[in-house]
Parts: sequence; C-alpha cells; structure tokens
Amino acid sequence: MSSLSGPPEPALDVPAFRAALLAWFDAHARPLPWRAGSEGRRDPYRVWVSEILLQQTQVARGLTYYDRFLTAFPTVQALAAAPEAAVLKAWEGCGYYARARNLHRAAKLVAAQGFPDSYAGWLALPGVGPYTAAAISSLTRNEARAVNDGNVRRVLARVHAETTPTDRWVQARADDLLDPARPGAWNEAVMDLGATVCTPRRPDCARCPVSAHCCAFRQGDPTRYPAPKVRAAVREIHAVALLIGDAHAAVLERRDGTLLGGLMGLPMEELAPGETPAAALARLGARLNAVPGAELGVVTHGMTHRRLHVHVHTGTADLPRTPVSSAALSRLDAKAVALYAERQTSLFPPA
DNA sequence: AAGTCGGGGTA
DNA sequence: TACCCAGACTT
Repeated sequence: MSSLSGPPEPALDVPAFRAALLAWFDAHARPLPWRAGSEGRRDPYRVWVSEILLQQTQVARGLTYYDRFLTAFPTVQALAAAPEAAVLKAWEGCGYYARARNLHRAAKLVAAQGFPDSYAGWLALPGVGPYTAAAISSLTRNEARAVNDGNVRRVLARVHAETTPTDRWVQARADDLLDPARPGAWNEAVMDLGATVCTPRRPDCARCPVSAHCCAFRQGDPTRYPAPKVRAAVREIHAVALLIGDAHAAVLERRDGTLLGGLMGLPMEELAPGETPAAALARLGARLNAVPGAELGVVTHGMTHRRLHVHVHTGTADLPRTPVSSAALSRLDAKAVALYAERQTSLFPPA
C-alpha cells in the first residue's frame, strides 16, 4: 500500500488505538440516561427506544424526547397496548414520524414474542436497520457488531484520510477496529469521540486520544475528510389550508402517505403545476363541503428536502372539531394554527 | 444507488 | 447559508 503523492503512511496500530480510545472513554463517557446498567448488559427496551429516537437526531434533542417517551410508555407492554395516536403525540415535533409508527408496530411483536437475542433478530424488526441492530446487540448482549453511523463515518474517514468513504468501506474499517473484548463500550467510545471531539466543523485534535494514529491529523487539515455529501435540491411547494374552528378546537385530518404520515393537521391541498391559490382553495372547499373565508396568513416551513408555503384561510363547515392540544401536530400545523391566535392578538391587543 | 422522510443545531 | 445529526425504507 504506497502512495505516489507522498510518503507511505504507517499501518494502523490497532491494539494501541483500541487501548487509547477506551482509556479516554472510561474517563470521559457522557452520562446519558439510556446508559444505566452494566457495560454490555443494558436494558433492551431503554436502549431500543433511545436508538430509534436518536436516528438522524442530535443527542441533546433526543434527551428531551427520551424522558417524555419513557414516562408515557415505561415498558414495551405499555407501548404495545397504547393507541398509535398516543405514541405519535409523544413523538410530536421530533420528526421522521415513521420511526414512531415502526417502533409501535415492533413493540406489539416484542410484547408477544419477547425481545430479540441477537443482531439478526433485532434486524428483523420494523424500523431496525444495520446501525440500530448493531448498537442494541452490542450494548445489551456484548455481541461483536460494529456500528456505522455519522460519527463512525467521520472518525474513520479522518483516521484513514479517506475523502469519499462508501458505506461498505466504513463498515469494513469499523469491523476491523471493533474491540472484541468490549464491543458495547467500543461502539459508544467511537460515537462519543465523533460527537464531542472529532466534530464536523472544528475538531479538537489537541484533546483527541487517538490523534497519534490519525492520517488526517498528520496531514494538518482533518476537516477535509470526509468530503460533503451531495444533497438533492430543496423543492418549493405551495399549498392552501383551511382553519375551520379556532386555536383550541379545529377540523383536523389524519395525514396518510409518507409526508407527516400519521399526524393530524389542517385540511390541505397542494397547488397543482400552474394552479392559482384561489383555484386550489376552491378545490379544497369542494372536497370538504366547506366555505373558504379570509386569509389568515402564509406559513413557510422548511423540511430539509422541501420548503412549503401554505396559505391558511378561515373556513366554515358543519364538521366535527378536534381539540388541538390532544392531537399530534407537525410544527407546520402548529404554526398554521398559531395564525389564529395572532389574529386575535392583533384585533384585541393585550393592554 | 438514489430519493424520501423533520426539525433543529452549529459555524 | 451550508452542512450535519447515534438511519431506515422505498423505488
């Protein structure tokens, strides 16, 4: 393994790397609530819930939802017995709502069959992919499975000075490095390093326990690795919605499909290509047998891959209202409902 | 392999 | 603004 553009890099000293990182972890592990219990023998329900919550979600944010979720559903039996609407209410605002629906579906399986006892068993559950199955099986049974998440990808890309690590490449390097004596602690150690020291923008190499083993550190600019991922362009979406009722009780629909699926929200119609808001509003009114009224305002809501602009109108119809506080709403619908309260405030400003 | 799916943190 | 976050699932 030689390079034409520079001196050959020394081979990675795996035992020294493992010892240095685990010593650092033993001294600096983050005290996270799902880490209660002895190493490699954690409670499967608590670990499982945390891993689903933390998918594409930063730890600081996951913490707030973790307490709320475990209070609502302390055991897998409680979760399995709950209605889906209650599960989504606990997940409200956390995003990627398929996670909550899959977790609920899987809880029913686990309540009937017991917890899986292996990587393969966890992988078979809905919502559990390679990362989550590796995390749970290593943390609860010390199974020797290496996790591959955003932290691991970044740390290993820098250690090996790899600009464009593929998923297969990362998994192979992680498998090589995993400490078979302490799989659970090892996985947490790499992720803690990535989250607190080997960060995306400003890695703190002076405090890194494995900088002596890092190719990117030797080269002098760790932030070159990995190269940014190319992302799909953000699409602009325009829609109209009806607020029939008020900020406390309104006509709400359950959103089917993949976008905000399972949540409740104001009746809404997306504008067809070339369609005017007025035409879409008429379409929406006809669908509900409702009469649209004045425009309350426009809500703009960004969602990574698209940006929604929703014209919210009042409306009248003889339809049942749902208490807003009891329903699981997305942030988008929360903003739309808030327009009503804003209108009240502008008409009757507080003294 | 590429798209899709939320919402917010950070520089 | 750009890029990212303890990824999984569909197409």
